[in-house]
Amino acid sequence: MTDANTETTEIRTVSNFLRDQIAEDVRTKKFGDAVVQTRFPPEPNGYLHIGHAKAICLDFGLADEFGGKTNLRFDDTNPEKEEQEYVDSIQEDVRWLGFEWDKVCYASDYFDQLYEWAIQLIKAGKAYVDDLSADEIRQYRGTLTEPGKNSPYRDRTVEENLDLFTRMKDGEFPDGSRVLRAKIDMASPNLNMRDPVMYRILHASHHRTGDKWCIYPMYDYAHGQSDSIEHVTHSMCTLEFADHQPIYRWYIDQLGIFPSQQIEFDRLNLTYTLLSKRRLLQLVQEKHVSGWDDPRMPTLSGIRRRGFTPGALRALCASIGATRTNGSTDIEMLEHFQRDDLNKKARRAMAVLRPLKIVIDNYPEGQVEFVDVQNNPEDPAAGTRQVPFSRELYIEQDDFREVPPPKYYRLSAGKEVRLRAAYFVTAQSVVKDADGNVVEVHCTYDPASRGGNSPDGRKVKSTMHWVSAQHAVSAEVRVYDKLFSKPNPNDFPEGGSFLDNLNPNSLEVIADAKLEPSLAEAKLGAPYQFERVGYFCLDRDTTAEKLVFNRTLALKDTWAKIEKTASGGGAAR
RNA sequence: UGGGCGAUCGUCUAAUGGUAGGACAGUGCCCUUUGGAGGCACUUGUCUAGGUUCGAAUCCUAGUCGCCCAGCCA
Repeated sequence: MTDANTETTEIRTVSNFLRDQIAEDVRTKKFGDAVVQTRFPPEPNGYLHIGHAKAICLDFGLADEFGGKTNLRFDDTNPEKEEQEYVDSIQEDVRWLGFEWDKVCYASDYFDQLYEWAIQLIKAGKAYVDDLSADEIRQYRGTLTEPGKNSPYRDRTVEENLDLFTRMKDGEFPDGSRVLRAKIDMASPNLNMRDPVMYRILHASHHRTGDKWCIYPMYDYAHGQSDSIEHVTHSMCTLEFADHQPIYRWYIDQLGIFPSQQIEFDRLNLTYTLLSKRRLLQLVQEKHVSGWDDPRMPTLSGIRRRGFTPGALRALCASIGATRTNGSTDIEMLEHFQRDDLNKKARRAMAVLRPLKIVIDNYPEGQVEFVDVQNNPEDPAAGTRQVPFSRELYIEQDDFREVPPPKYYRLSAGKEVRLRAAYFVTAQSVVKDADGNVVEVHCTYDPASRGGNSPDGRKVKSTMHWVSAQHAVSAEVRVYDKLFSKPNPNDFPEGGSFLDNLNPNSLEVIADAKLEPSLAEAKLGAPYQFERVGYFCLDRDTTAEKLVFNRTLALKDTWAKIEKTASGGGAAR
């Protein structure tokens, strides 16, 4: 873990079967004196998302626990989909999460070795060149319930296979005309063992090897051997690869190379969240979001821009652990760890999203005083700041009701409340517009209550945030909600699409929020808590003329819950 | 209907033959210069049916339900 990303958040780690397995292997010296070696093997064909964060935490975290090492390996065996842009973003994301790899590796680093091993397998009579078309191969493969049948080219001589494979490599044949296959068992109940394709012809330029190759190894032929070359002891991957373990082992056994061990765990699923590269890509391409780093996206770049933190992600991953059961983690769990992390670190500030002007009639016109406010009550070391107070202020529209509903503690006609760190004020009268909306509230203040306490000891039910009107800085604030309105975005009726589950209110732009002056100095990447409102961060769209903030997460809102229950909306979920 | 994997509070997850525990969510109370944070309490669970055992979430048998696999993708 890098020092720069060391978090204060205490991470509670749950025991899991992967950790147990590694501990057992270390104890029994399954790999001799070799150190625990893992790898995180993304294909550089897209952006990393929260699901990858789990794999990263497991791959790097577990190796770290056992004093081992982790390689970042790009599984770049399909030149048609892969790009340098993605390898760059993946490295940035892994580092952001707080991990540092031992080595950066590429499956393409091993293309020569893989080729030699293919020759070796051909010579051993374990691989052959097949002239069947893709369609024919599919037909010969059989089905889930019926065995496949042998290709007519299966029994070519070693010499012929060697000749053909060499010429495949030399570019003599067009794409799709031939493949190299492992000779295993066309009747195997495991489809992956029915003579899997090892190499296909692809006259495509590779982002690293350029035009050196026109044949490329398949995942199954490359992955285990890449692990083996790197002496990976524990190769952790998701459950859908369990059926590939026999082929993973077969190549290693036939080649007699370092016996890396594959172990599968469950993929992360989150409610209200889609973690499928294909669909995420569709959201970007069809412009349902602004891009891969749209703050509503579950990509690491998206949630980073949104203001989520590595500490929260790591705490979540530690808490959910790893099992072999497939379920769906409640998004509330992520939000909990996120609030927990931010609560300890975020500097507080006062900001009014939907301003309502209040005028303190008995406060001297033109007077300005500065009140001392704590920067973070959770962390006294964060110190205090001076916030200007004056006769005209903004408060949140939600914080005033002419006629208060039951249990409403905030400002209402005749009611006294505290303005945070400033004074007690009492609402006296309202000014309304032609439509009858309250546009201004006139109050009186108690000059003896400076700092927020009355010498006579009287209490108020509510403390509210505020911003001095003449000192306020304006900002655009982007308020995000869930991208999807269903717990399972893939739950849609026939004929429908996951797009039908898009939440139409996932983004609300507040054009002119009023912030306390100190926020003009907000820094990119720093978390802020707008008191009583939520956690926010500066967005990179900010310019010299305009501040733009993203709402990372709202604060828990007990009043909203009370109100919802009272309005007959029932309990909040 | 072939093969593989799995099933514990609403959700996630511990318990490795010996008191079913934690976290999230929910509810109530306390506290609070954020209706935030914090504290306390409460509620809810071993898929089913048999069996082994002094004792079973754990082992055995049979069922049920769920997920994955028929790319020259990874």
